[in-house]
Amino acid sequence: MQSEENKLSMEKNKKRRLKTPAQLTALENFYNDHKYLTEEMKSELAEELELTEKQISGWFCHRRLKDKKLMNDEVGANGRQDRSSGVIQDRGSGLVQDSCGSTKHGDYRYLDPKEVESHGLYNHEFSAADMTYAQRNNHHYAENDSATDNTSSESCSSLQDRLLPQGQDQYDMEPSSHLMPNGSLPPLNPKGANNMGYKPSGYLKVKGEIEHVAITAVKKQLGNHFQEDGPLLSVEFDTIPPGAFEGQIADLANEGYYAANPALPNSPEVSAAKKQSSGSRYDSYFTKLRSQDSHKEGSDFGSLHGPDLQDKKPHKHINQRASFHSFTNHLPHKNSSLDLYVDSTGEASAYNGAKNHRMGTKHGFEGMRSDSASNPSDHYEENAVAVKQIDSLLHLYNNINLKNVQKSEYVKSKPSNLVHKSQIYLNAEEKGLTKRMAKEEKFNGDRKLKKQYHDPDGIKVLSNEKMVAKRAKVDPFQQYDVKQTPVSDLEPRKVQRSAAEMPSSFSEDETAETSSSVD
DNA sequence: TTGTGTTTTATTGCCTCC
DNA sequence: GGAGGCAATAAAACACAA
Repeated sequence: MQSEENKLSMEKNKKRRLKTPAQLTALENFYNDHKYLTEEMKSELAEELELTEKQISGWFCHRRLKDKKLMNDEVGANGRQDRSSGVIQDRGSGLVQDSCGSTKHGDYRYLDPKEVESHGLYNHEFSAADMTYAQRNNHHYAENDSATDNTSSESCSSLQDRLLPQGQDQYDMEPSSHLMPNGSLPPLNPKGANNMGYKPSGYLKVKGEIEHVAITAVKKQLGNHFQEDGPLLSVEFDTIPPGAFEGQIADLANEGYYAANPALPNSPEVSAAKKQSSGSRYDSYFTKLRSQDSHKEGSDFGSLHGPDLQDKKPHKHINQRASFHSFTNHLPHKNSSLDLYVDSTGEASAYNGAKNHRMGTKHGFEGMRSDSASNPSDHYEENAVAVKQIDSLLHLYNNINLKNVQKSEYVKSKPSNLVHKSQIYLNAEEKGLTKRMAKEEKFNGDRKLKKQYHDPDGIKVLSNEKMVAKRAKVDPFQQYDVKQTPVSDLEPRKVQRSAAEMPSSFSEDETAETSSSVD
């Protein structure tokens, strides 16, 4: 009833209406895992969010455009300086650079530009860093490649089991076989996806090929250090003296692709990977990260890498990765739906690292503050309700995921890039992040101070609670009356971008996932 | 307070695929 | 031809500096 009324009123009111924070959060999180909606998803989302399907479609459409636009911006801003590992770049991009520097579709003529673009490769954007991460998580990727766009490692495991023999990673099985005799990478050939008896069609086919090449490229660059049947990057290195790479780190702060740059064999990323590669260290690393968390932004990295950068680059790296897991977690011992709101900075945000950085600052805190000042109780109600709404949406989301897994037709027919694309975007935006850091610095400092003030013990609390805490600072005597309110009744966002764009910390999902892969 | 720039939302047209 | 997606555009909402 109310939903219908809302929709009617919305249609009557031609004036554009801003989505509520809860709606945006739900949309963002859903978008993180599903760039493209099925009819079912759309209708359910529309119902849950009390929006029209048209609005849902439109939002996702624009969201994709936004991603793409950000992508283009970051690529343009970073120029081609990060393309030192050209083979990877060009392979990944699907574009081949000829001797004159012009680009053309070479061996990738099989690729549908549209599909390539939707992978975030349209603008030559397939960084080594992306691929490094892809390689680290190729198990995860394989799931997506082989089964569904459902990013849940749990929900798609059955499909994966069916499609991949004994949980083997199709790309890890014979990585060297992907290399040409001269060590170069073979051209993309969709037909190559047949090796495992599983032949993804259309989108998934292309996707698999791209990742396939990407992963292979990284493995190639890792050379002998990569162990096919062992933990990722399972190489024992000599202990690196403290501060040995601080100089490099400083330089690399402005580079997003160094991870797989052969010119930097001792790059901090590699050393970090080394640490992460061995199970115990890796586990302890992220266990530490988890426990000390999410609130002490970057502080834990200080002991690992160096003072300032850890606060930014590595942490952002981690944060961004984690975000799209926030809605994909189906393991009971892992993140709850409420964890969706928890992030390392105290702001709620989604996948958009670079932009979120700004948004989280502006909207997440200051917007919140001003909002609180104006109407604190409303704000609390809004967020309290938002938590419930998100929780509710989580169920919706899980249901949809489950349905998707069960719907093999959907898997076959529906193109989806999902995590892969998210990953690409995340890393691309991450690169741009460094450019904005200076501008954001003062905000961050301010924010951190305030955070510490409100959360001195680093106790994991909902950002909503933090919102309350922040507001409480403004109005410490306010009593809150939490009432259940329909999403559509929520006050239009004042912190519209905050909840949807959390620079999250490493998700437990990923941690566990990686750990399990090590095991 | 106001002007300006940015972001978000809505609309429309075109294209591709089935 | 319909559905879905992308791109361009306009306009509202918002943020921010002067």
